[in-house]
Amino acid sequence: MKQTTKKEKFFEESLKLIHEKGFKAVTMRDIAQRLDFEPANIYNYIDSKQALLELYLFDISYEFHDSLNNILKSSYSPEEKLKLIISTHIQLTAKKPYKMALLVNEWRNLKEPKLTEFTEGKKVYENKIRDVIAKGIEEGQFRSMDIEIATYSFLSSLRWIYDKYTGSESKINPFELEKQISDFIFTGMGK
Amino acid sequence: MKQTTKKEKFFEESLKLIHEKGFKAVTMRDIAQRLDFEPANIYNYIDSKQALLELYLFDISYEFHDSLNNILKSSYSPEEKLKLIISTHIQLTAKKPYKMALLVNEWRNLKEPKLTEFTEGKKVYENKIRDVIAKGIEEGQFRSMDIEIATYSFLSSLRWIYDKYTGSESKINPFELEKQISDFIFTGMGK
DNA sequence: GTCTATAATTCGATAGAC
DNA sequence: GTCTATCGAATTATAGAC
Repeated sequence: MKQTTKKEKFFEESLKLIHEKGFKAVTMRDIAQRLDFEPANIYNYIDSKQALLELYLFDISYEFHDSLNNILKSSYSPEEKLKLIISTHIQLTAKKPYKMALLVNEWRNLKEPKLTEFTEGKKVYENKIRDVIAKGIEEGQFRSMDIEIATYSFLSSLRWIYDKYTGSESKINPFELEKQISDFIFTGMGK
Repeated sequence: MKQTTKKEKFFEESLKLIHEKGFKAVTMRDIAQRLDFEPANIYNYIDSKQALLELYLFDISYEFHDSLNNILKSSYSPEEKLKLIISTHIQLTAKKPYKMALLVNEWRNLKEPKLTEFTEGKKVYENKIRDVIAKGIEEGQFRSMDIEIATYSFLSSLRWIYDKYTGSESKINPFELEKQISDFIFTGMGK
């Protein structure tokens, strides 16, 4: 059986609280209350509120960059690469939905220099996706379209997915979700 | 010529500031500084910081509901209705990008009872879109697919667009954007 | 309407005993 | 590691003179 230490519980519950109320809205007192101890105890686990946010964001951010880089290093075609990106994105989101939610909604609350570090990484990530799409259009695997808008559309199709794995509702099968999203991105809603 | 009163300037600059830094992060001092007067003066124009957020959100929210309802009352087919929704959504976003950004990112900062009022309206809006999609699948205009995921995908394809009209870059032609987004939603990226 | 001054509260973080 | 107590800073909002 998996042991849940008090420290693990702290990071787990803090993450959920930040997702629920937003980073700025959550107070150290909120966190302490949820864990049923005093605010001062929080500083046994983390140096500051900012450090907590940085920890969550750069952890999940690293995983996304890492998995993207592995896909890009392969010899798959652009279309196959995009499908792999969709697949790993959904798998990762299903595994860590709360961190993914923070990645989407809370990165603005980082402070310099971490904020710049993060946004630079974000740009790099998006440009890599953009390059795959551009290559796919060039090679005739995708239809001709505005590359920038295609990139935004592609990314926005994946960005909301955490919502299916936070809430208390029954979680959708990631493989079924992958099929649905993949079909939407490649063939759209029309017949 | 259009007259810009100090009051108009206040609402305009406050809106941009809230978009840039986030509602919780913006202080009354920030707003006063941007407008080059003292924090106390803000209360000549608005009762509280919360009231400011409510004003922006319910203003743009009403416009979206109103235009959606007009489209739904028409005798157009589901596919034509979705195209009109895309069209009016982009037009409205191009006209009021900063309020649209708040609609997407800041509604969580509403307090009860306004928060519930807002989220109920959001649900109603999304369910109406969902019904159009369901009808379109039923009538065979759209391919068979998971209705809930289709609805999320459709909405997420429109949600990021404010980003093209805030920033300082050259604004994209709304009609061109409409064509690109519409093609993505109905035919996807594939050939 | 604009200012100075400040009330009232809240928050992140620390000190220090046990 | 957990507590009590509290500091120091920041914030919304108000009072009241001009």
